[in-house]
Amino acid sequence: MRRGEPTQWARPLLALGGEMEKYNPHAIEPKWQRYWQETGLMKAKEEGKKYYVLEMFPYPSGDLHMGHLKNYTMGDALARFLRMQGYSVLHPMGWDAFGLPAENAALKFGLHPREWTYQNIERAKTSLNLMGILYDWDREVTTCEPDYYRWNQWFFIKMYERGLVYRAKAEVNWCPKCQTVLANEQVIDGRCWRHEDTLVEKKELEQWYLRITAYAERLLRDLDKLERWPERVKAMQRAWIGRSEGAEIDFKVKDHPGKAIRVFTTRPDTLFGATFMVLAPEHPLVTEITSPDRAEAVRAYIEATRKKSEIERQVEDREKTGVFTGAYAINPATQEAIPIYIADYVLMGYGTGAIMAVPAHDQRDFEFAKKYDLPIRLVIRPESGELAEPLTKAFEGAGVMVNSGQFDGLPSEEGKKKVIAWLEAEGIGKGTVNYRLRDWLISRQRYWGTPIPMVHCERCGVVPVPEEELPVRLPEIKDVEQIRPKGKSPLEAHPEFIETTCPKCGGPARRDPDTMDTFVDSSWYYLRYADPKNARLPFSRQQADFWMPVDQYIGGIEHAVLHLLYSRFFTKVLYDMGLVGVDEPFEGLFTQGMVLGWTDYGPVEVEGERVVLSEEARLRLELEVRELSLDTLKKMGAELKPGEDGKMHFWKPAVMSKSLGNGVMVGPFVKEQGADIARVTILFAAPPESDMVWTEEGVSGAWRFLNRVWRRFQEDRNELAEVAPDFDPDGLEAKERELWRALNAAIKKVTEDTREFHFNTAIAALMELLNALYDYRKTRPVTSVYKRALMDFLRLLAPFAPHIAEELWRIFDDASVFLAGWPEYDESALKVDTVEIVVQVNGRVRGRIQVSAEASPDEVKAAARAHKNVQRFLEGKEIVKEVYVPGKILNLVVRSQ
RNA sequence: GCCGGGAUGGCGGAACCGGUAGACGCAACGGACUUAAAAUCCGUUGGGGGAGGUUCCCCCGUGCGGGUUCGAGUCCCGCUCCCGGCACCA
Repeated sequence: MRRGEPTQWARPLLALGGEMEKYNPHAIEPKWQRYWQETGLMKAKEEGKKYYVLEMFPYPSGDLHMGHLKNYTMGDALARFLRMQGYSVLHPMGWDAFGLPAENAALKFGLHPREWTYQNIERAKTSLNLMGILYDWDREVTTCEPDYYRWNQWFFIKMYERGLVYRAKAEVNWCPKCQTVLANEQVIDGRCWRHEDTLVEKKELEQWYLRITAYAERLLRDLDKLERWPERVKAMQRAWIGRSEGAEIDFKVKDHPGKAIRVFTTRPDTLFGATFMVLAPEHPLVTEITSPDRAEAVRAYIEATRKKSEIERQVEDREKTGVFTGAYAINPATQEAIPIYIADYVLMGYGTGAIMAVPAHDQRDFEFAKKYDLPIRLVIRPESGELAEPLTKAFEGAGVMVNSGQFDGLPSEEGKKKVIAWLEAEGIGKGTVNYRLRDWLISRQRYWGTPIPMVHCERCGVVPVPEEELPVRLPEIKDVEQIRPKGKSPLEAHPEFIETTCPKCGGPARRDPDTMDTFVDSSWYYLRYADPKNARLPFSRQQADFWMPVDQYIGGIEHAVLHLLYSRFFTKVLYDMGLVGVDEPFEGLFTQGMVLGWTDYGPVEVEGERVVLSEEARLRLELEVRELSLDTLKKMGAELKPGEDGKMHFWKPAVMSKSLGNGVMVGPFVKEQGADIARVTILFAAPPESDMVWTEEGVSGAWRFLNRVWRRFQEDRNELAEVAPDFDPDGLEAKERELWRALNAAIKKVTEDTREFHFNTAIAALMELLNALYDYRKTRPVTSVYKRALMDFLRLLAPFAPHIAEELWRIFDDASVFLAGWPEYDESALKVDTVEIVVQVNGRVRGRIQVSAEASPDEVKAAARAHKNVQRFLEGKEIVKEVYVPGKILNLVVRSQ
C-alpha cells in the first residue's frame, strides 16, 4: 500500500532462525560513521595525485530530506571511489550561511539570525552524517563568520583598486518581498528568483556594481574550454552573455547642431533603408529634442511606460506603440531627414537605447512602420528571386544590397564590412561588439550579509576601509526588530556602526549601510577550502595551486547563470591578480536531476471515464478545469490512490519540498531503514542526471539487494575462514572459470561506470555479480576464487553502500575496506573458451553456434553452414558474401539461384 | 520563433566505435516453504503465430516517413510530439 503516513516504508528486518546474524543497518551504521571520522578517512593531504570533488554548498535549512541529499550521496560515492583508487581526495563541505531566510526566521521566532543559522547547520550536519556522507570537516567553511566575510571585503577593495567596482545611479530591480534590490541574473521572467509570485519593481537608486562586463568576452570564449560541462549550461551562459556583432552609428539631429544620437545595429548593411529612428522612452536625449507641440504626448507616453511592469512590456505579439517626438535625425547614408519616435519596444538596457529603424528588414520595425504609416524602403533583395512589393512582412535574411548607392550589388555579409569601413572613414560610426550581459549589482538593503567596506566622507567622497581594519563587522543587535526591512538598509539604524571617521582625513564619516549579495560569498568558497584557516590571506597560492581546479563539481541546474557565472568571473579576476593559477574554477560539472516524491493533491470523484476534482485538488494542482479524463490523468503521470482518509485521491510525483510535505526525511528513514538502503535507492533508481521518483518499490529493491549481499556473506562465513584467496586462474574448473570471468567483467564495468557517473549501471553490475555468486554456490563449495570474488565484490560495493561493506569486510581483514585499494581486472580473464557466434542470413538471425574462441574464420563458416536452421535458409541459394566479425557475428549474404 | 536535450516492454531504465534490442531492478502472474500471512526461494513475462518431451521455429517490434549499409535503437534526410532555456536584444 502506498500511503502518506511516515511509516510507509517501515518493514521488519529479515527474521531468520538459527545462529545467523540478520542484516540490521541500525546496529552497524553509527559504529562505522564514528570510525571513519575518528580515523580521519577523508582528511585531505597535499601529497600525491590530487582530485577535488565538490558539491555546491547549501544554504543551511535544517533537517534534510532525500531531495537535498542526492548530490551529496553522489559526491560521497565518487570521493570514496577515488580514495580507494589512491587519489589524494579533497571533499569538503561548508555553509552558504548569509541570506534572507535567516532574517525572516529571526523575525518570526524572535531568534538572532546567527543562532537560527547555527542551529540549522548542526541539524543539517547530523543528516549528512546519518547518511554516511564523509567530509573533511577540518576544512568547513561558514560564510557568516567574520573570518570568512572579511575576505569578501578584501576582494571588494582589491577589485575597487583595479577599477572593477563602481557606484552608479541607475534604474534597478527591487523585490518588494525581500525589500532589497536584485541583480539582473536574479530576476526570472520579471519575478524575484526567490519569490515566483512577486513581480519585481523598478527603482532609481545609487548602488555598487561589479564590472563583470569587462570579462564578457573571456567568459564567453572560455566556455569552449569546458569540455566536461553539460552543453545546456554552456548554452544558457552563452545566451545570457548575448554577444552580437554590429556597428554603432551616429545620427545627427536636425536643428540641434552638435547633437547626435548613437544607435547600435547588427545590420549596418541596411543603413540606406533606415527610414525612421526609435529611442527608448527612458533615453536621456528625449526631453532635449522633443518639440514643444509634442511635449505633452511624449510626457504622457513616458509616464505610461513607467507604470507598465517589465512583464507587460515583454509580452510577445503586443501591438507596437510609440509617439513622434517632433524631431528629425539625418540618415548619414542618404542625408534624408527621418522622424524620431519613442517606443517601448526599444529598451534602454540594451545597446545604446536607440535604434535606426529599417522596416523592410526588421519585423518589429515593419510592424511599427505599418501602424504609423512610415516609409518602407527595400535595400536588400534575396539572392535569387524578387520580393513582391508592398511587403507583407520584413525580409530578414541575407541577400544583395540594392538602393544603397555605391554599395549596390554587394552581398549583405560583405556589405556589413564595407559599410563599417565607410562609417569609420567618415568618422561617424564604428564596428562594435555588444553584450546583453549587464554589470553585477551587489548592494543589498538587508542585515544578514557582508558589510560593504566603504566609508562616505563629505570631504573625501567614497573611501575604502584600510585593509588592516578588516573585517568590518556586522553590528550586534539587541532586538530583532532592528533588522526588520523598511525599504532601506537596517544598518542605517545602528549609529555605532554607521558613524565612523574617514580613513583619509580623519573627519566624521558614515559607513556604507548596505550588505553584499550573498552570491559574492559563494563565488570563491571553493578556494577557501584549499586553505580554510589562513588569517593572512583568503588562501595561499601554494595550497590553491595544489587543489585547483575543482575536478568534479556537482550541483543543480538552477545555478547555470547565477553562481556558476559569478564564480567563473571571480576566478578570472583572481587569476589576473595573480592569486590563483587557473582561470576556470570547475573542470568538470555535473548537474544532477531532482528527487520527486509521490504527492497527495487531494480527493477526487471517479465517474466512469471522468475524474472530478475536489476544490482542494483543483487548487493544489493549479488547474483551471474541474474534471479530467483518465487518459489525461495518465499523461500527467498521475495516479488515483487512496489518501489518508481512505477516499480516492489524486497522486502525482512532485519535487520534494517542505511546502508540499512530500519529502522523505533523512532522520526517520535512516532510523527505520538505514543509510545504505537510502543511498542505493537514490543511486540505482535512475541515471544521476535525470529526475528520479522516490518510491516504496525502489526502497524495497535496495533493501532486498543489500539483504541478499548480507546473507551471502553470513551463510558462508565459517567456510570462508578455511580457504585463502590465492589460486592459479589457469587451473580453474569450468564453473570457477565462469565466476572468475564474471568477477573481472564486473570490476571493469563498475570502475568505468563509476568514473563516468553512471552509478545506476554500476550498481546493476554489482547485482549481476551477486546473482553469479548465488548461482555458483547452488552447486559449488566455498573455494579460493569464490573467496576472492566476495572480497572484490565488497570493495566494489563500498563507495555506494559503505557501512555494510565495511562491516562485512571484517570477515576478511581488521583494516578498513577503504584502505584495501580498488580491485583491478585481468583482461585475460575476460576471454572465454567458447564463444557464441550469431549466424545471420541476409542480416536476420537464423542460428547461434558455439565455437572455440580461437576458431578460424573458415571453421566458423563451416560450422555455420552445418547449422540445421541456417541450412534451411541457404537451400537453393547462392552465397555471394560472407561478413564475419570475429567472436560476434557471421552474416551470410545469399541470393536465389 | 531561436537554442539545448529527449522519445526503447506495464514502469524506472540497459545496449562499447553500426554487429544477438530489452542488462539490472520494479510490478504482475505461476509454483515451493508455511496452519496462514509476511519474508525468502524457483520459474514466466515485448506483441502475434506455429510445432512440441527439456526445447525449437516464423512474423512484427526502439515516436513517424524515407535513405545509406551485408547489417540501423545507433549514421543521413524530412517530420511529429515532449522537456528545459532564451525571447520586442535592434
